[in-house]
Amino acid sequence: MTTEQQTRRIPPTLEEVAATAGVSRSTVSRVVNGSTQVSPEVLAAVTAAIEQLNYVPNRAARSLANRQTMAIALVVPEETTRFFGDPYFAAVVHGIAHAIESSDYVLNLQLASPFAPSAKMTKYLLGGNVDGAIVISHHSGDHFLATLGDTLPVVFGGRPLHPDEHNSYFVDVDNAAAAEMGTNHLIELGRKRIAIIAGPADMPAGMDRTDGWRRALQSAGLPQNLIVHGDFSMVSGARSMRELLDRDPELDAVFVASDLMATGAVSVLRERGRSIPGDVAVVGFDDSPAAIGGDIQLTTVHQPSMEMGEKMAEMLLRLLRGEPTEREWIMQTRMVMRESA
Amino acid sequence: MTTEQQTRRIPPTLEEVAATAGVSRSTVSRVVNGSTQVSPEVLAAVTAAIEQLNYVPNRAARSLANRQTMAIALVVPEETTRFFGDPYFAAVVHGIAHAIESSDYVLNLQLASPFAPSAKMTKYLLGGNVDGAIVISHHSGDHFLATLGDTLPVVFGGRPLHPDEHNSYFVDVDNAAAAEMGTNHLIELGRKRIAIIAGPADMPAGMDRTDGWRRALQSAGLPQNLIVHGDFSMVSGARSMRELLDRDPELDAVFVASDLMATGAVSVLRERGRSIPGDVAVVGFDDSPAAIGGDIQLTTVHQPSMEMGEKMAEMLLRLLRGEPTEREWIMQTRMVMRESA
DNA sequence: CTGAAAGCGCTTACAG
DNA sequence: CTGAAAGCGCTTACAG
Repeated sequence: MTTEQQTRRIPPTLEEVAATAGVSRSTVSRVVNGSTQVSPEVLAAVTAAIEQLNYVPNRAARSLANRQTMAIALVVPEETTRFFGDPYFAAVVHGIAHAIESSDYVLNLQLASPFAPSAKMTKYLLGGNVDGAIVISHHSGDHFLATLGDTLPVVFGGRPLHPDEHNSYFVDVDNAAAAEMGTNHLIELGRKRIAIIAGPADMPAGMDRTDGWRRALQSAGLPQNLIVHGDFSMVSGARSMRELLDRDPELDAVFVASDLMATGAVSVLRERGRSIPGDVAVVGFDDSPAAIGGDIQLTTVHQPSMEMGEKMAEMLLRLLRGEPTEREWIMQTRMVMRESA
Repeated sequence: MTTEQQTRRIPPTLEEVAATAGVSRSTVSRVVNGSTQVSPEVLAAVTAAIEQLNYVPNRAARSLANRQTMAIALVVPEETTRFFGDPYFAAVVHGIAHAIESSDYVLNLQLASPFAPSAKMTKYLLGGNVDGAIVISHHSGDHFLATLGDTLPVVFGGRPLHPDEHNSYFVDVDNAAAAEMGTNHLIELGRKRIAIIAGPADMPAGMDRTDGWRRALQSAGLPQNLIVHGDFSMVSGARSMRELLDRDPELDAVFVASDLMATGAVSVLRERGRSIPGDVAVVGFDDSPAAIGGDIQLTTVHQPSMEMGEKMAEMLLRLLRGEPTEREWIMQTRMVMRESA
């Protein structure tokens, strides 16, 4: 019989490092934690010992002693398919992961349903298992997440639904202004029947973009009746476009609250024989890979998704270090002109 | 000045539970860990105390004492955009998260580049920070991940590239047989010029599906010259389709190694005026949401992605518990007939 | 079935 | 600048 034993060598401890460096454990601890209160010679000796033994501090022991877990929860209150299906999230998570990468923290993935926080997650988040949390998108109705910030350092992606309800930290763009800009572009093109495929009505980003669209049309004295809500997915974009076309076959433009939905909308427009932007001009939102993945390159409102993720992580890191941090951080958007409008 | 102090109440300890229940710490520990060696009365008393104090065991202390981290690394050796862009991964991660959810483990997300393991990740994985790892997809060239299983319990999504190199645990489908089945469907349709948009040549799944396509054509005495490699992304599917069409404008079928690539291929086929499946029949692979998201519903080879994720997690959980586990687990595939072939 | 005691590997005042 | 000592909150043989 072959030896199935995994010879998992037991890792060296602080104690051993101290012994081989000929100093006390306190001193090793100091150099490991970058204290300046160490003489150059000792520093060198300890560093050498660490190197030699290939020492890595034990996370659990450290956490127990200093009451920090060095873990951050990445809470995703979205359906898995939506989370993974939207390039917007990819960019945000990329930014978060990138910013965390250069810290000592690790990211604990917490997939959650949009509304019901599981008992396990509640316990986990409140049970001292993480030092902080990043909540990647906002829905109303999730009171637990909304008030999580009272108990734990939390930064949100997107503004809270009720600004007065709690003092959240968050990063966002001015969704209303951005949507107004996108809609104005359509207006400047001379379009008169400008529809919107809006986001979910229970999400601030969804509501605000709708407001921006409305504002632009109002200023221009154009009708604001052509509105259908999607859920940010491609299929909902297609479904919404069909409904819009059925309601007004003569519409000549559509502002879509996400590029992914715009992709779905575009395929329906072509299916129905509309030329883009000739018959119908379309402006998307996000400037995600979805905007350039299809047959027709989308004109869209760019938001710096990856940078937003980075900023979210940076804010949380500052909070965790006790450094002063702005409560909200609003990033710039801009029009990106391509083929569809 | 308002009190900005976060009154973060300090959580109750085992000690306190013991005190209020009137027993020793050992006993509380036993009931917390589900030992049967406890009298009913004591069990009731302790349970009540836990309930009353809202006690949650301290993870760090526990880890330190029993040398388990209760954490599992979810290693994703893919570009972020690809990882998030492919519904296949969404399903796998969903399955993993679901299986882990009912355990006491948490999932540490480790986004990695396909080839270069970062120093931080290496340290993390090897530094005793996790009890095990799930590596979600396989590339050749990544020697570090390939041999990670020698040091840590690891289960892979997809077979290892060099079966002899190490005794990995993995779950997979028979990609070659599955691709052969898909290609045979095209052959039975009477198609004669059957191309393939293959996966990356450095991934077992890519290679095996190509082999299956080849095998089917060989058996049928059909030419195997129409092959182009994509990278499983939609845009690569589109690009590959263009190249294929340029090489043989008369091709009448294409087997595509993933639904996402098939989506890209379909849009190019329509762009070039080909009817589907009239002029060109297409068969995809995965049966992911991508297969039914587009204008034309894809006929495809179904693989049980979510179940594969669940199985991966279950295998790792068994390994961690020291329970006997099969080294490999091959799941069933099947044809799903829809519009495209 | 239950408890006293040692130990897990760190950090952190406190002296010096 | 450095060390001895206590303590973080658990688990786990070992007795009884």
